[in-house]
Amino acid sequence: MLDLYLKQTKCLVALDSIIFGFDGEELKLLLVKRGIEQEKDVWSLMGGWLKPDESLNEAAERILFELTGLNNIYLEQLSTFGDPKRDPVERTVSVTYKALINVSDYDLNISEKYQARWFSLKKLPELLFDHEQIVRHAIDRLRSKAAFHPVGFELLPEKFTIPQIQTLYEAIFDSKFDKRNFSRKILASGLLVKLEEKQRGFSKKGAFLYTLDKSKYEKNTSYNLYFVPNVESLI
Amino acid sequence: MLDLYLKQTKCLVALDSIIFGFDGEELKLLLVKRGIEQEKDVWSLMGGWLKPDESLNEAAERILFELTGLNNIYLEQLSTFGDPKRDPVERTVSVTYKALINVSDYDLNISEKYQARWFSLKKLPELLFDHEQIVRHAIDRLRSKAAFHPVGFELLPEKFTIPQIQTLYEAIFDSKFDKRNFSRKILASGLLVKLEEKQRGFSKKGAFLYTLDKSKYEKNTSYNLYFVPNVESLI
DNA sequence: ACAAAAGTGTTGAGGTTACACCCATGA
DNA sequence: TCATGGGTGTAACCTCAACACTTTTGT
Repeated sequence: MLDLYLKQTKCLVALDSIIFGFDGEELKLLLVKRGIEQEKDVWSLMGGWLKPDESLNEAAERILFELTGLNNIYLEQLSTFGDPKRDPVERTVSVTYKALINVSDYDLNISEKYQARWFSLKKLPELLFDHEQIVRHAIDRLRSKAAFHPVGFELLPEKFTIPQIQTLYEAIFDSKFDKRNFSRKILASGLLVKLEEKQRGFSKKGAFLYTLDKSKYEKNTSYNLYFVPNVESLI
Repeated sequence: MLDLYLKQTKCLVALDSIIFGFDGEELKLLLVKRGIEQEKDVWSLMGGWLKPDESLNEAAERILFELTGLNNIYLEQLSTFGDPKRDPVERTVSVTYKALINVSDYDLNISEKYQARWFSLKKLPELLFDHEQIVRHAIDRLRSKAAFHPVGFELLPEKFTIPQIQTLYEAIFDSKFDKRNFSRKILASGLLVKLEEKQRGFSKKGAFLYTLDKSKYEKNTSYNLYFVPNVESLI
């Protein structure tokens, strides 16, 4: 019976994270140059190998930490890719994760150290292996999630304005929304707490700052209130 | 550089399928007894090992075929589980798939041969490893998909009645829907083609049969028309 | 004739869209 | 004072939810 186990082929298991960031205008992707692709102008997702005593989530977190120094990041498992030819060196199976981070949280020095760079989603460089396919898949997942769930607060600073959220959603869906309808919808979720302060320096009037009501956000109750008009045409 | 690959730990990669079936009344799960669990009263998902030259999807299809004789089954990748202690024999990573089949398509003789059995979702036996968790996860995914997409026609016969679809949806969500609203919604999708025939033998009046308009189904355009009232309370 | 399931329409409420003007401020 | 972005209200429309009676036919 144990033979059944012994005879089977084993694979390397990689964890690759698609790291989305938002700089206030555009959606970005954090890419690195490592090992194999060092020479060529090929970038890859943040990735590494599973170690013997880690769960998949733990490994994804560890790798993210090793490559960026960031901790406590929103990570969500996406699909697993395992085409036998996807990695020409050796058979690997890659479990992918989607991470959302606020660009300003990410220290650029560390980024230098690791040869990491933010790329606009609209101007991605050539990517390693099947990473382009993985990225497309992650964008799809981000969109369908954002359409039905309040998501993406991880991409914003602690305090943010409604125009900022709207810009983020517009970046995610690559389209424009009516600001009156958008703010009504996002406020109706009851997840935002209005602060006294205004954002200064960006616009002349200044926009009110909000924070997320984390306890409500974690309850995660809202479902069919979606945040985007004409969902079906966008997804 | 290649050392980077050689030093890494390798894992067994399993493909496990959660096979949902519908018998006209209840949602069922197809489980087997194999290898390790032969003796005990422990059942497991349909599963097997990845072979060197297969993609994950190919392997999941092959395994399903080997264990059931069924071909051309709807399969969709779900999450990957890789807790280091999930399989006590050896470290394995399990990529899970959701399959939907029509119970009557499944030959019971083969089922005898493989020690496979349909179990009502409400009366599942003890399951191997973390398979219970995997099943719970699959049910969640089936529900959130069914709430927003017309799904589950794979679980019905070629020709089906509207009351049958409704019963299926009621089984998926374990609740009751208003038949007027339900039939209006499902017909509004434009995916159903009404036939001349009626179903006979089940009810006295007989219900009209429908088939799926496959070309429209594959275009898969509908999105925010969801098929279930009060989605948020159900998911 | 009756039991059992199929089929069908309306109304009120609530949500979504489309749309345009005034406000606050820094330069 | 003017340019820039922030903030707000309303009306028409549409969709959803709730609700009950008639039809068909096998027994």
